[in-house]
Amino acid sequence: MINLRNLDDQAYRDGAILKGATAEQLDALSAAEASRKSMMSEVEELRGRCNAVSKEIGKASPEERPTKIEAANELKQELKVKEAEHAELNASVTALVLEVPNPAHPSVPGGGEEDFELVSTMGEPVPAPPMDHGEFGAAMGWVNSDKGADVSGSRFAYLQREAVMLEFALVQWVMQKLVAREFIPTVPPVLVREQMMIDAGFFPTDRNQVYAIPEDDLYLVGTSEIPLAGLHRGDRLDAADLPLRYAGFSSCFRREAGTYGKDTTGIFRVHQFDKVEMFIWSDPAKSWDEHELLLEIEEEILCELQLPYRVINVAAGDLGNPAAKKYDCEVWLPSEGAYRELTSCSNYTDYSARRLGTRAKGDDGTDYVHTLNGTACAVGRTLLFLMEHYQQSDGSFAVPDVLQPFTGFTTVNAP
RNA sequence: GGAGAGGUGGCCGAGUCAGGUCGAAGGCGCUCCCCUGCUAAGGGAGUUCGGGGUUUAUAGCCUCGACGUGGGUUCAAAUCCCACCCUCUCCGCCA
Repeated sequence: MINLRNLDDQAYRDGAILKGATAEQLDALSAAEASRKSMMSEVEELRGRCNAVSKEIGKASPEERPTKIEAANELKQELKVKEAEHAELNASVTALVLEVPNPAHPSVPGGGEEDFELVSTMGEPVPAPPMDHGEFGAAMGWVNSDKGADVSGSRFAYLQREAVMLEFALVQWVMQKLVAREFIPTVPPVLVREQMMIDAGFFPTDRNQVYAIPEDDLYLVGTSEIPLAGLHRGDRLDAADLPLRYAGFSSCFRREAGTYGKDTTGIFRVHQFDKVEMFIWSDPAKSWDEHELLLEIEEEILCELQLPYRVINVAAGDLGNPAAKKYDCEVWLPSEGAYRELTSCSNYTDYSARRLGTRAKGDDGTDYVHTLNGTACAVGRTLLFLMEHYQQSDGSFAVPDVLQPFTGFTTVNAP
């Protein structure tokens, strides 16, 4: 949710328009807000009179009460009419304001999906190994998609054998890294209420991507970002405690509606996967530093895994409503001969915090905090990239150096 | 799953049966001042949050709202009614 007071600020408007808002839309909202406020004053003035009259009734003698109550009743009818008008104006402002995206940061390129800015490239693209990740995963007995489909449907898989040990190694390695950077390790609930989905900004827009448990009015989260956002919903934090950094590990569930036929190989796109997610509550003045920190961590992980990647600054038109800026880290996928997204990090500025009601009190008063999130490690997808980059010519697998202390083995022979 | 108790300011806790003088007694904590060689003790004052208006101001002033949340009744709700959420106790079940 944007701050309505910023609507007259030209830079703010430009940023919103870059994200796809129209000038007419912003003007309409501005006008709606103005009439809402003036109606609110009228309602409050009237309500004040009602309050005063009621107080007098309390002090009045029994004889004079009936006439006073009569007068109060008239005022009340008048108030009811105004209140209804006010509620209507309120609703229209709310509807309009939810449609307005968080303005893009000045450093974000305009345009759509193809108009990203290439920030950096690390390592070199390499030729495809003998087997793509799908074939390799099946050959090693690491990924069993057939039985996954039998048991749960398409886009479900069993992960087995060394792949499981590699998953735990990745999680452990990444978690230790984050703890060293003062992230609080967290295993959050993965079932949340509808209100949490709304407050985190996933409902109503992404409703069809979410699994529902109607019997209990609960929803399976597609990312631990959601329950992590709930950790300080409605809180008034102490500014001195910021930044608050959390590292959430959870399974993630996504319906992947509308992706039939896309990414059908292996476990690139599945309904259930595990992920370590970073989430930061930041001082508004420092959130851009925190955003760079998230990118730095993501790059460090990719570097140490020795995966060739590039970082892109996602164009404004390709950003979701809440993000003011987003970096994607795309790793070279040899079998496809293309860079594919593995991790990303976004700065939501105060857009999400306003809806969550999370403020921080400091020397300069109380203000909404900024929230940021980023992928530390999407486990299944990371494994998939490792399967291609660490696959040896003889069909064996070499464990990345940094994971060896956690796996207890250094190579896995071909079966 | 069954039965019961309860949710009031930073914390504790009155008020709810008998609606009005209750944004809320009292206490603790905290802040400032006074007093006392130091410390302890004592005396005094202050101390919730949010929206809107005014304003250079996040000061002050005016005003509206908030006693778990949302509705309702009423001239008037912490107090009465309804729904929901949460916490606790006992029984049952359980990794």
